[in-house]
Amino acid sequence: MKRVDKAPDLLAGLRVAVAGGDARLKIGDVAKATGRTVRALRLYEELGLLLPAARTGGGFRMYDESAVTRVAWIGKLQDLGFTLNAIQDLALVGGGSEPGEEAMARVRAAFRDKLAEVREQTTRLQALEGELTRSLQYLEGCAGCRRGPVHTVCRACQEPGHDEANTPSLVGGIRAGV
Amino acid sequence: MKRVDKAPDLLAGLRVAVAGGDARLKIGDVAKATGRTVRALRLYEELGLLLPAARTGGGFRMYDESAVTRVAWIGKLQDLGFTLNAIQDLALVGGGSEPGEEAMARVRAAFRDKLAEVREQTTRLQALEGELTRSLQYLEGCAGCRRGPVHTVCRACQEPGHDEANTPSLVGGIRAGV
DNA sequence: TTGCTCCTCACGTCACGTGAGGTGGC
DNA sequence: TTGCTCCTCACGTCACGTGAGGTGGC
Repeated sequence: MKRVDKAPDLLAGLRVAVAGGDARLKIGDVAKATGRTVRALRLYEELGLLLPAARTGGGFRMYDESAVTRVAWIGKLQDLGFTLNAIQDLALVGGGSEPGEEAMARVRAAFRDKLAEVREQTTRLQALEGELTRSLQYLEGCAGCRRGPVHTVCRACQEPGHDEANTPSLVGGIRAGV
Repeated sequence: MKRVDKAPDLLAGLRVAVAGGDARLKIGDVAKATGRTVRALRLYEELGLLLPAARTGGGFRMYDESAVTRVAWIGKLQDLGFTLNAIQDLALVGGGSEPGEEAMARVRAAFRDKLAEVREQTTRLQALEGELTRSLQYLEGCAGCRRGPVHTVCRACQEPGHDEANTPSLVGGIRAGV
């Protein structure tokens, strides 16, 4: 990771960190900038994921702008399905004396596994999206059920095309098992 | 929901429930058939989502096959992002004296909102999938970092194309903030 | 009788949410 | 001084996991 003068916004925090930082953000500022709660940021600190650059005499946490980059990074990994503990492992990659090759191999393995999971999840979500769409279409036809409560009216449903064989499982399941 | 003689496998449990059921599955059988743990099934019962058809004299829960359908339904809704409490609301749709039209309107609204959320989530996941792919490509180029620990070696990275401006944020974030 | 499954508490985990009671900083 | 934000406990929530200690069923 070579140092250069130009860098995209997402990495702006890095140069600040390297340069020492000025630490003028309070925890509420970071919360607002990242969409997290103050509580969440304090949890990240407890887990060693986000350290304030300094504390005031009164104990107030003071952050520099790299904190915003860091939290965004944490958020992306969370969206990918990494737990905070797993993120700890990734964050510690540069810390020890482990050879760079092995450290990077660990990161690669974690990313590769996650990529496969994400692809599976996307496939499953798209299938479920289809089921949702079909269920909504089916439910449009239920508009005539205004004669009484579901448990009597639905059992006597006369709607064309609404026999059990055509009921989407997201709708039909409402009746199964209880 | 008209009753017919032919029905797809997913709805087979419905007919069993309507016919009275024979309740010959123990909780471990249902767990195996659905991929859930016994603990999870007992939790669903506590929440009123999955009631055993009967109990043996010794207190063993006995289920009929509709339980498998029910659990699959719960699972799909969970995959869509519904909480168990939200699923309770959907499951109770047929229970009260609420007019069918209003009950179905509630289900439609819940499904419509969820459909929008699922589409957003798919979009976000696909963007993150792209970032993961780019990060993996970048990390392929780190194979030469075998001379020492990351915190010294990576700072002096000479790999062509590995300046900060080209570092994917999933990789670069490892260094920001701590 | 052995072995496996089941039973009911009940505490642990994960990523926070939500007060309680008090203090810092402009 | 007022009002807002911050501080540290510490318990609550959600969807289970994980024993502890005991019993049912083939």
